[in-house]
Amino acid sequence: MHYKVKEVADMAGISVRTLHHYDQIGLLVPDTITPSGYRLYSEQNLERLQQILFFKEMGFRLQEIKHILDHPHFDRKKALQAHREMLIKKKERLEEMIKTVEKTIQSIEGGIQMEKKEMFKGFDMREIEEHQKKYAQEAREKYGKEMVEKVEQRTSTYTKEDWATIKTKTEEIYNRIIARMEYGPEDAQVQEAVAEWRQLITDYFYECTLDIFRGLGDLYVNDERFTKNIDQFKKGLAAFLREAIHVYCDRHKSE
Amino acid sequence: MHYKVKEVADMAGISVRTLHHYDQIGLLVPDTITPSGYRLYSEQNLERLQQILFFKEMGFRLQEIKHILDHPHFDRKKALQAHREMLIKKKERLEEMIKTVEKTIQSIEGGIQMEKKEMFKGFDMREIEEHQKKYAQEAREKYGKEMVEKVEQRTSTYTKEDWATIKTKTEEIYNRIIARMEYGPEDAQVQEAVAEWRQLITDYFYECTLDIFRGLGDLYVNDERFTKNIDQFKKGLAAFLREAIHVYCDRHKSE
DNA sequence: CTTACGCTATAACGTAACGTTAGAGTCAAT
DNA sequence: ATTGACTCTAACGTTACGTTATAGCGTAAG
Repeated sequence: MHYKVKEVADMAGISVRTLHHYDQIGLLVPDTITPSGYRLYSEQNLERLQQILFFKEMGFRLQEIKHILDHPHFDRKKALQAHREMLIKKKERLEEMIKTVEKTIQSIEGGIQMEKKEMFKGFDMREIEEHQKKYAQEAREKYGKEMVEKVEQRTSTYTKEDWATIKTKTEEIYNRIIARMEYGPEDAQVQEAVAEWRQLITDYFYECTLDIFRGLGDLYVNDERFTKNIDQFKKGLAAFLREAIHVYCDRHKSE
Repeated sequence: MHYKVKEVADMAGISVRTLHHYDQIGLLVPDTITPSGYRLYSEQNLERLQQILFFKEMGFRLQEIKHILDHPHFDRKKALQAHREMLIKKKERLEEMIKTVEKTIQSIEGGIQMEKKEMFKGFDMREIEEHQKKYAQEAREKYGKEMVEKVEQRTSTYTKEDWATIKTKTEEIYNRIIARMEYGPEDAQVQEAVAEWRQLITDYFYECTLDIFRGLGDLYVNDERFTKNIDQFKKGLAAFLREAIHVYCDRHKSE
């Protein structure tokens, strides 16, 4: 009895292409080829295929399998023992990788906690989160609580590096504003920086609508923790920021 | 400060080609390119390379690494967790492979023992080994003990299939001889079969010199275990074989 | 200034084991 | 004769580079 490619493929649970491939590399050459070029596989072919699939399952490469099957003299036991060593080494490597990944995950988790505390030195971005939470009590009716959850979900995954990036970017924006304070809150470069500030909040925390943004500006003056932090950079910056944000929001009212 | 490819490669312990590749796929694009096309890497580039190598060590693919590094928003923790799952599955798969390979090794070892016993039904090839051992006591002085050890070392790794092959081939040769017994031991086809028989012994057991071969022929008649076994195929075959082997050995004396 | 040596560049094939089209022929039933 | 299921070969795509091959660049020594 002879079988055609698809029959064999279905029996063995492999693809036709695989059989073509095995034929190509001489690993499993069909018993017969019809005049029209069809491959016909014999029972013996099927047995050999069994063997092939076994060794493949064991992780041998096709060339190795070919060698093992084509040379009955070949020492299968030694081949299997050597293969076993390889598998064990691979396993050990994987185990180390797993350990390191787990450590990294932990350090990310720990890092976030640490960072949130360390951040108090200098500028603390967490307060924006706080504002968000406070504001959220009012905003909850407007936007639903999904937004609040989104912020927490989002920031909870940030790494040390993320926080550092945020800090750096923020400081850069602040410095640009400070450099233009003398030109007043309407100054084009100040307004540009304000726009970037809003974008940064949107990028890293929550969609900073005009309403929210304006509220944040007020907070800089009304909440002394904010005022203190911001005025560290430059006396009067908090108040200036509030004005600049108001200008910005007035100009973008139509949004 | 900027570094050229080889400098970076040596620092990081990777190849220049690797850096070219990372540039090609946009994973690590050098900070500067000189007018003559030289790649110049900045400190920032080096930092990114560190990250790349870390994730690579962890088994991430380059495209994944690119995604992780290019999108700070990307949830590294989740990526690591998902990756961890993958690694664990891979590890488990490897563990199963190792188990199966070990079982297979054991079954080969066991199979040889079983086979040696099962072989008593029908024709027992082990007796050739025995002969070899007996003969070895005399031959030891001639050839040293390495030969004896070789036989044992060789046959100890044979699988069930190997023994079955040997059995089949032997029986085929015997049958061809039986078919020509009426033409006497000098018959060309008989002599051809005898030559193949000697070759088979050489292939599967030990280098069957003329001296040994002649001794083996005598054994077929002198040792009743052999006589019994061989005469199972056909009455008088053992004696006929002895004659045929003697003819063969006389004809090949010059070797 | 020229030569030489070491470094750098691009281009392109090779690797493992098939997956995936694409275009064309085959077989058996209607 | 047509259709639908199946088959064929050919060739590119995938992953992360290694490995030539050919040619230009840069700097120190003669």
